[in-house]
Amino acid sequence: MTIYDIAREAGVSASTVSRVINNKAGIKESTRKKVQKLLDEYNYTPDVAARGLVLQASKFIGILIEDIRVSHHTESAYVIEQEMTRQGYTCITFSTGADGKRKAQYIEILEQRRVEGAIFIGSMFGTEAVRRSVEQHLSNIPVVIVNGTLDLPNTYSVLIDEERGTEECVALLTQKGRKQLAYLMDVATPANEKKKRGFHTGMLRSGLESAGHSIYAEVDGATGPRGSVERGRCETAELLKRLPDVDGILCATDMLAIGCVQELKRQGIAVPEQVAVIGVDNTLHGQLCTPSLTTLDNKPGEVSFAAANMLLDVLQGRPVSHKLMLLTEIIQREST
Amino acid sequence: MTIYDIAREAGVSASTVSRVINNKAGIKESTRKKVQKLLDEYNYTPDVAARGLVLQASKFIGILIEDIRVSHHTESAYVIEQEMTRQGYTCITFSTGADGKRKAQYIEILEQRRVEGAIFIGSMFGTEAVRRSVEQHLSNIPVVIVNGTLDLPNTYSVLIDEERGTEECVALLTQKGRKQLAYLMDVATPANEKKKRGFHTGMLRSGLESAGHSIYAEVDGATGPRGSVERGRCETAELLKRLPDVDGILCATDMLAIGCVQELKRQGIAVPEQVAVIGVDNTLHGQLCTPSLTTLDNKPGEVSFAAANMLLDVLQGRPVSHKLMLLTEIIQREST
DNA sequence: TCAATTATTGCAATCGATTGAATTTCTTAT
DNA sequence: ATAAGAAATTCAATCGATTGCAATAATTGA
Repeated sequence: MTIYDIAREAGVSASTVSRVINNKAGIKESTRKKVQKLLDEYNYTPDVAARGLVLQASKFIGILIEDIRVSHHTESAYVIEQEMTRQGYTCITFSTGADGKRKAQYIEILEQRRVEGAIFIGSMFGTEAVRRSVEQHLSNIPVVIVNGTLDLPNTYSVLIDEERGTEECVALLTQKGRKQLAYLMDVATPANEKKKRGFHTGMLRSGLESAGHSIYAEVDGATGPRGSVERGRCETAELLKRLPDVDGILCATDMLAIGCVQELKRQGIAVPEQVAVIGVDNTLHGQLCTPSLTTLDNKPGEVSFAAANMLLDVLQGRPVSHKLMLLTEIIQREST
Repeated sequence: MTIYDIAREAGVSASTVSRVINNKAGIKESTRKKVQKLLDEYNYTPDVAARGLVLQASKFIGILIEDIRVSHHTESAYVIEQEMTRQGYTCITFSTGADGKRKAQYIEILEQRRVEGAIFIGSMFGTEAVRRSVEQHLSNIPVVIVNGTLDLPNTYSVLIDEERGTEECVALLTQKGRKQLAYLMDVATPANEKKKRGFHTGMLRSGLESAGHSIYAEVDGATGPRGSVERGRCETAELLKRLPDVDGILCATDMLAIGCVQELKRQGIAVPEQVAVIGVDNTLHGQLCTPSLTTLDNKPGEVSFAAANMLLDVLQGRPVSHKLMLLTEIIQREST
C-alpha cells in the first residue's frame, strides 16, 4: 500500500494524503476523515526509507558494542535502545569484537545506512584504526564514546571515574586494616590502566607505598583468555607465590575476582578473613558466587543513559559539553 | 557524495557510474578505471535506502528479543547478527520485554522499516496479541520463531526438544539412585510446561510414579520476580516443607536452581550428597557457583544458527521445512 | 450577481539510486 | 569511403514519499 493507492481510492491527490498523514493544516475536515478512514482500512504504513530520502533523515542510530555477551555492555545497549526508540529513532546494533579491522568494517555499514548519530561502547574504541575510520566515514555525524575518547571534532565522551573509584577501594581496604595490597589485571586497556593509577594514588594517600611496607603486584602472562575466570585463578596463583603475605586484592574485573576467590579457597585461604577481594563491574556472577563479591559498580545503566541523552541533545541542537564524567559506587558484600 | 556528483566530475552519466559501482558488463575499461578512481577518491558509499527504494529490498532483518539481558537470548542475537551481516543483511534488534502490547508496537516498527524477514526469540511469542500483530503487519514476510510456533502461513519454527531433555534428566537422577524427585518452575511458559510433561514422562518410564513412591511437586505463589535467584530460594523452602524427603530437584532454569542450591545449603542440606539439583540453560552463573551446576543445555547458539539459516533459505528461495527440532544436552557438573 | 478573498487541493520537482530502451560512437567488412 | 553491426553510453522512467507554488473551489461582501 503506497500513498498513491490511497489517493486513487479516495479520489484525491497524493499530496493531500501526505498532508493527512502528517496532519498538516489546510485540509477540509471531510476529506481528512475520508482519507484517514482508508488509511486505517488498508492499514497503511509509510515507507520510512522513501520518506527519509526526501527529508534527508534516516532516523537511524548506530550502536557499536564490543561484546554483546558481556553483561554491562548488554545493559548499556538495552538502555540506549529504550531511549532512542522513545524518541522515534531506530537502533542498528553491531557486536564488533576486539578487532579494530572489524570495527572499521561496521563503521562503514553505519555510513551506508546513513545513521544520524552513533554510540560506541567498549574498551577498545580509542585505537588509531577506529579514529581513522570514524574520520573517513562518520566525519559529519556525532559520535558518543562510552568510556573512551576519540579526539575528533564531532565526538563526545561519557566517562566513569574508575581511577577515583579504585582509589576509594584502596581506602576501604586500608580502613579495614589491610596492609599488603595487590592489584590484578589481565590486559592493559585504557580503563585498566586508569584503575592501576587509582590504585597507586590510593596507596600513596594511605601512606602504604611511602611507609615501605606496601606492595604493588601486577601479574602478566598467565594462561586463560582475557576476562576469564580461569585467568583470574592463574594470576592469583602466581601472585601468591610472589607475595605470600598479601591480605587484600583489587581485581580489574569481577570475572578476574571470581577466579581469584576460587584460587584462594583452593589453597585454603579464607576470604575475607585472611584476604579481602574486590572486583569491578557489579556482575550478577559476583553477586551470586560464594562469598558474594564486593565490587566497584561502574554504573553501565547510568553511563549509557547519559550517552543516549547526550546524543539526543546534539541531534536536537541543544548545547552539549563534549565530556561528561560520572562517579562509581562501591557495593560492599561478603568478600571484604 | 551522490552518484551524480561523481558522474559530473567524471564527465559521464549517472547510469555509467551506477554500472561501474555494480560492475556490470558493457563499460569500456578506460571509463571504468576513471570512474572507479573518483569513487575511491571521494570515498563514495551508496545510499542504501535509495537503492532499496528502486530494488524493493531493504536488506533489513528484524530481530525481536524478549530480554536482551538474559544470556542465552544475547547469545542468540549475537549468532544471528553474525550470520546475517555475513550475507549482506543488517539486523534491527529490539528488546521487547514480556508485554504483548510492546511486542506489537515493535512489530509495527519492523513493518515501517520494511524488513525482509524477522526472527523472534523468547518464550512469550506464542500469544494471540503477537499472532494478530504479525498477521496484520508482517503478513507477507517470513518470520522464524525460536522455541515457539505461530501457526501462520509465512512463519517457521526452530524448536529444542526440552521435553525429551527433561525426561533424560529424570533418567540421570534415578540412575544415580534418587527416588524422591521434584520439579520446580516459576512461571507457566510453554517451554516450562513442556519440561513439566517431560518430567512426568520420565517419572513414568522410571516406574517411580506407578510404584507409588514418586513425588511431583510444583510450587507457586512464592515471592521474588520470575527467573530470579530469590524466587528459587523461596520455592525451595516451600518445597522442603511439603516434601522433606526429596533427594533430587529439577529446576526449570539455572537461576531457579542456583536459588535452590543456596536454600539447601542454608538449611544444612548437602548438595549433591543429600539432594541433587539440575538446572536448565547452561548459564555462566551455574558454571561458576559452588557447587557448579549440572544443567540441561538448550543450545541457544545452535538453535539460533539454525534459525538464521532457515530464514536465509526462505529469503533466497531454497526449499525449507516449516519446523526444525534440535536436541538438548546434559552438562554434568558438581550438583549431581 | 459578481469580484475579491480565502480555504482547499493538485502539479511537478526532488531525494539517490537502477535499468530497459534509445542513441551515439567505434569497428569492421565491403 | 560507407553501410552494417557491435560496443559504449545516455535518456528517461521508476521506487514512495514531501512540499513550494499554482490552480481551483468555496465563501464573503458589496
